[in-house]
Amino acid sequence: MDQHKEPQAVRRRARGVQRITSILNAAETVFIEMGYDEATTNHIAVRASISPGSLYQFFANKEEIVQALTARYTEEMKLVYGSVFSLEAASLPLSNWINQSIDELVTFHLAHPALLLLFARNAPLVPFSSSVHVLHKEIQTRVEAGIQSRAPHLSAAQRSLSATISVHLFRAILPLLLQAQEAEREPLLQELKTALHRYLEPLLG
Amino acid sequence: MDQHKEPQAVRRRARGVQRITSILNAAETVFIEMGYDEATTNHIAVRASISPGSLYQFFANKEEIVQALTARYTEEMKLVYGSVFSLEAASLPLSNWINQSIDELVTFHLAHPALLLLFARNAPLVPFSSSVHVLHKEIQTRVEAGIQSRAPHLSAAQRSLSATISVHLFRAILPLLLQAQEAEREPLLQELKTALHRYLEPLLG
Amino acid sequence: MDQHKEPQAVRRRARGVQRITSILNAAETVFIEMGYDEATTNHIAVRASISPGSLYQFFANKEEIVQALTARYTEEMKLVYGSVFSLEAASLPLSNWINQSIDELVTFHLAHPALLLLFARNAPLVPFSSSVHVLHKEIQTRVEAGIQSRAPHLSAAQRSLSATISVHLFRAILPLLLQAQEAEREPLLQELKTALHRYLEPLLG
Amino acid sequence: MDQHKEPQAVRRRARGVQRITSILNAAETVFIEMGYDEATTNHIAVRASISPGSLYQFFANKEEIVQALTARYTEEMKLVYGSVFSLEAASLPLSNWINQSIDELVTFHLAHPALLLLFARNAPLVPFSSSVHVLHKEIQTRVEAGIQSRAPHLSAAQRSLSATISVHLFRAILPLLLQAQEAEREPLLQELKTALHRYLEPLLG
DNA sequence: TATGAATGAGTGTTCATTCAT
DNA sequence: TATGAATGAACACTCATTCAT
Repeated sequence: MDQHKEPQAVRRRARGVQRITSILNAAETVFIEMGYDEATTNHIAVRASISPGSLYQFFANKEEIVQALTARYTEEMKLVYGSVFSLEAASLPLSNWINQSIDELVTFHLAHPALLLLFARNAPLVPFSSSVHVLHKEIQTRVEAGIQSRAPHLSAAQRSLSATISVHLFRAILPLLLQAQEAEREPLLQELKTALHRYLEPLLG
Repeated sequence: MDQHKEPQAVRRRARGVQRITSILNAAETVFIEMGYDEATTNHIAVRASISPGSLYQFFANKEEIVQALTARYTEEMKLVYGSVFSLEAASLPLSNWINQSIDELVTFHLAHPALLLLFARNAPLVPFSSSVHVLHKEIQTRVEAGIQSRAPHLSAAQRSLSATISVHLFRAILPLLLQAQEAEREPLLQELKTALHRYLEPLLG
Repeated sequence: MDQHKEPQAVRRRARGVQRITSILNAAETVFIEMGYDEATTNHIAVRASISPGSLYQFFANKEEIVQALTARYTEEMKLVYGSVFSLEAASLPLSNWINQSIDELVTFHLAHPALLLLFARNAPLVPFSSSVHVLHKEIQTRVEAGIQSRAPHLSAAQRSLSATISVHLFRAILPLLLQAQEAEREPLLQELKTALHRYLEPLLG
Repeated sequence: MDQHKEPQAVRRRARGVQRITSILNAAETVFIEMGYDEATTNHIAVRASISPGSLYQFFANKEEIVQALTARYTEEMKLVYGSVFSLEAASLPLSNWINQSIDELVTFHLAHPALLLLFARNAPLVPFSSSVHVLHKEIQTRVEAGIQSRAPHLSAAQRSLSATISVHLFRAILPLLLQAQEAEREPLLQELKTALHRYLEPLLG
């Protein structure tokens, strides 16, 4: 009996993980389709093919869904970081670092358009709400690390400032990139890279 | 009798203007305090010390309040434009143009923090909603004009791109400036100016 | 001084009567245009070119307007009665009595379509609300008189019953007559007269 | 497990049907007690001992409640039609047809007084609003059929006219019947039958 | 007396959340 | 554990009526 219970629990948990995944997928879709405010928890439940009651078995409230979705994005994004930001990133020439980072981040957002929506959902006079903040901080940290490895002499304050400017410039242009027509995207992307390069070159070049 | 009626009407209209002003002020305050979604029309009415019915005598719905508030900001901001952007702006050295423009815009937003909130209230995958869009376009146009007067040889496309990057960089850093402590504000402000300068110098210098 | 006050009071009252008339006209128009429920007191005031406050100087509430309008209809209708129902009516052959009465009532309603609206506005399980009831009773009384003069031997109960049936049949067909196309009106009108004739003939013929 | 799920769903649906029934009953009661306009959806919800939210789970808006109530009346009334109007109706002597039809319809309305209220809820210069119109049309059609079977030679126009007069006469007297004292009801009912008989006899006799 | 801005209780409706089954 | 019917506080907005001017 004992030896049967564990697999059952595992199976249960596995089913739970599946459930959570499908709720998160549903939320993602619904958020994109109707925006955050219009998206009701029932919409999400219907999309996930579960009952509203079940949804609340996994998430205590609507906010927690957002948090979990953001957390998932953060996890997925770490794979992106892994390839460029962290290991090889330090040894890349500045241009390559910028270009590849931007390309990867844009690709990621293109694949996960709801993430932008979550960033926009903030209390407007606070930079970011807690859950999105973590993701933002993560990127900021990576950028700071990339700066430090290229310009170790920079003060922590200057490093932070430079990373802040860089990250926010990216985040400011991102919505334009995502909603731009195919043809308009490339020039804008180039200009973003140029701007970042001009800004960082005097510091890191 | 006749000569009394007109002043009365004037007085009435004056009171109407006052009322509108006080509703707009109330909305501004309430929006800042609780965000756009939480701010109910009744909250605004209470803050303006009027009844909900009175509020609807001046604004047909919640959206119109936002529109009127934005319009008011646009009007007020034109005074700022007047001093720097338009007349003398073309003859100013690049650094001065950037510094003064940024300073004035930041001062304006510091004085009207709700404006930022209105910018944030957009459908997140569309750049700006109609009423705020007008204000944004206005600034973009001024910046493009400033660029053109300094670099007439630039293509329209490049001009537009440069203005877009500049304006969005500013708008991205603005929330940080507004919520920064006194002490942190100045360095960030400087860095923003530096970034804009580095970006625009190769084009306009 | 004393001898001046009276004409002034008269003038005042005259103006008051005019005011009341114009409010009633406005109400009539507005009721027809938008129905009773949609017609707000402010709509009526605007149509009468007065302020809502002034309207309430003459009528304590919306209901009183309806009552006054009905009273006016009652007055006007008495002129119609006067010509046919009362004096000569008794000596008219049954057919003529029916035909002329119906014709006059239909003409009256055609000229005052709002009256129908007022009849319809009743609590549905009570035959008529007070003010309209008076008008209805008036007609019923006339019809009873017409019956009595033609069949004096009938019991009061039978007389009342016959008048009730007659009047209600008329009132039931009336809306159809008013909204019928020109071409459809005549046959329907004929059939109504026929029905009344068949009903009353055995009693009065 | 599978064999248990279905009964559960059935039970659920049964509860839903019960709920709808009880809402409709509540609406019926509230409409009678306070009239259609005064009857708020929350009043109805309270009367049905449910929350306003629950009410809206079954009916999208107030109008739908009315429509459902009318539909219910229409359904129930078809049972009445079944016995007299349709099958045997054609072979019944005129008097019997009239008497039985009237009796059944009056009995029905006596049992469902709110139906009258729904008939009264019309735009006053239009005969009937959509949902009630169906019910009215149904009756009109039956009457026309009854006329045709008795007088096949009549033109369609005359048939329609006769049915219209008959049905409207009934509908005109109905409110009086419903609110009459026990004692007054019978004579009035008799007189209505008499009137219909006198009207139809020359055509169908 | 006339005005019309002001009132505020009340409306139909929504939706995040709960809980009996 | 899953269900989905049920909840009820809250919302944007209306309009008959009042009252300071």
